[in-house]
Amino acid sequence: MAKIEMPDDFYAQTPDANVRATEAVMNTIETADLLFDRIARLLRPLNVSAAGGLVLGILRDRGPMSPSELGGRLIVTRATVTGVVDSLERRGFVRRSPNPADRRGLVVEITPAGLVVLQQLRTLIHRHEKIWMSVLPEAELGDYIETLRRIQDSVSTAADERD
Amino acid sequence: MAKIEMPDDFYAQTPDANVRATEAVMNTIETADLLFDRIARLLRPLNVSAAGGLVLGILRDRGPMSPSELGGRLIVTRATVTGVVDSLERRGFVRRSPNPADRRGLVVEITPAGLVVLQQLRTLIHRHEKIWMSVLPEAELGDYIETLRRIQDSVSTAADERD
DNA sequence: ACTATATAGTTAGGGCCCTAACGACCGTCC
DNA sequence: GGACGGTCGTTAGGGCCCTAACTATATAGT
Repeated sequence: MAKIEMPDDFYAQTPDANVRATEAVMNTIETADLLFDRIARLLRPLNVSAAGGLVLGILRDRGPMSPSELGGRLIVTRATVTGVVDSLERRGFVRRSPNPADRRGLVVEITPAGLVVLQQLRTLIHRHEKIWMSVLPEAELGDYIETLRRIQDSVSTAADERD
Repeated sequence: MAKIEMPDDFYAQTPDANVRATEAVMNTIETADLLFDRIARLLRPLNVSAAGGLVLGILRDRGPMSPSELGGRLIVTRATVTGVVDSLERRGFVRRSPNPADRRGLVVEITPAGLVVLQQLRTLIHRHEKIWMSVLPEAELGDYIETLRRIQDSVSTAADERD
């Protein structure tokens, strides 16, 4: 995810330029990037990456599953899951076993050590999320979440039409 | 930037859990990720990465500058700039020359080929940004941008207090 | 002058993400 | 029971991002 700088004259350079739309897109990416970076820094002392933390959470909440299913939930390719699980396995937070029902497949499950680190991770992140969002009144927070949902729908839909 | 899945019972797992705050953070990252991914796909046929496109834009709008300054504007480390500029230079979109005023430094500038690809890139992206954001009424778009700014301020400030 | 400190750009090493291609295996249809 | 199309996980190769360390050069202070 790239960091952003908005040149003063970024707009009005093309027929379709729209200041507010560009600003919204850029700011969204910029804000997410800031949040993601903070989260990654908070997790570093725990020896987990942000992606690894998500995987641990899914495994704890949904139980053991195949790398493919994990990829589906993370919205990430199977190839990417291979790498993240490799890393978690090296640290002993996760275990891979063959799937008796399908000899092509594997089953990934969280270990006791993984459960411990997951609890620490969630405590830490939830505390900070609360602080970060405390500048927004309850109503505004709700509107914000709703707007994000509408943007997601819009982008997903637009992508379906070939262009 | 990781993709997100929100487990049904992600909340109330820690003393400080706050559903709305978590949801806002997750959704922000998720939305940005979606946008970033679409942009990267749009740019692929042009043979430019999203980061590369940003660099070209900065160089065109602000003129030639050192890799360090470029890093400052992108909010990225010098080491990262080395890689992005390497890639842009391989494609002929950018040129590195020694800085006569400081023998440690370099000056990066955009080439004619870079200008061509930049114009195509902006036309393409601006058209899509407009479409993506067209679901939001003008007032809501303004509120959204304002909320993003407040979150950024909040996160930046919170980070300054040691924790 | 000379040394101590700071800065420029690079490299090395690690993480995450993607696409493409591969071997192994599944299931189905003839 | 064999052939085929689909899926599983992995690897190879490319891109971006970071931190730490290194070389070369600049500059401030003695």
